[in-house]
Amino acid sequence: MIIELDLQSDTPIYTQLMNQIIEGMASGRLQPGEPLPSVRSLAADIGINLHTVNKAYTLLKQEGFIQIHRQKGVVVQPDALPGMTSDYAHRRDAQLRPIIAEAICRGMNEQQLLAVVRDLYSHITTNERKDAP
Amino acid sequence: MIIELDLQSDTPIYTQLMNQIIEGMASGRLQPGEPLPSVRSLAADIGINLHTVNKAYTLLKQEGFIQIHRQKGVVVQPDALPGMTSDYAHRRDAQLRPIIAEAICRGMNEQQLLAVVRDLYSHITTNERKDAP
DNA sequence: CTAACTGTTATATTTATAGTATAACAGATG
DNA sequence: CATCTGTTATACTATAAATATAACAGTTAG
Repeated sequence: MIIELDLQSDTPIYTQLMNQIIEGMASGRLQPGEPLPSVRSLAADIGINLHTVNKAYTLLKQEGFIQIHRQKGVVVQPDALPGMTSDYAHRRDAQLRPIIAEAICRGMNEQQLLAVVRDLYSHITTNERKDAP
Repeated sequence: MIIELDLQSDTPIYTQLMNQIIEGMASGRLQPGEPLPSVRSLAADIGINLHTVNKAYTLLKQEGFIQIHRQKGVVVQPDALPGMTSDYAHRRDAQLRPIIAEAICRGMNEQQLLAVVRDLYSHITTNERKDAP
């Protein structure tokens, strides 16, 4: 699993870490039950602090994306994922709403917006790079 | 224009302000050329500081959503909006990507995700409340 | 002209978050 | 026993967010 971080980004490192792992799970590059590197080794790998990785892992654990065993270390959730809770639906809508509103302001119609979402969906599930042809 | 802020939210006040104004423009509640309240009056109205409003206005101006005249005050962009720049497209995709990835992890298929986007799109353009029936 | 308003700028302070740096603890493993 | 795990605690630095005053320059209504 290759982690790409932008240390100059305004999105926190631990958030970027969470997003990359979640995207890895969505794409299938990270399989259920697959082990993730320890907080220390991953931190050393990408040149950041132990606690930054630990924060990402802890949050992912709280949301049910990973499991943390004292002995085995960290593994991708082998059982069923959290699923569609009401809390999640509200949070998802709150995240999408301002993005859609801006798209409307910039002249995108419904078809164009849906096309973008469709593209991103298949890009993720078919495991393509961001700047794929 | 009614502004609703959540002071306990983790999203900054100036960001919430920007989102509400952009959503107002997308819904048509804010018409092109329509005047917006002055930084001082709006700040007093919603009980926050002058500079917080000014930050939101300045950013909205930089992105072309509003115009600021020394005399007339602040008005909703009367001319054409920014439109589809390459910068915007990349920023939009970067915002959508983690949201879509999480949706996939939680078991949403493409049709379900598109339905959510379609719903939000029409909710915004038809000017409905968040918890509309 | 004066007073009241506009956006703008400058400065200082407080608060919270992000990230780093060490260190130690408890359990598992070879 | 030495080494790895996650976990916790503490302290520090840097940055962003928000507030608090104050002042400046231009506009506008009385």
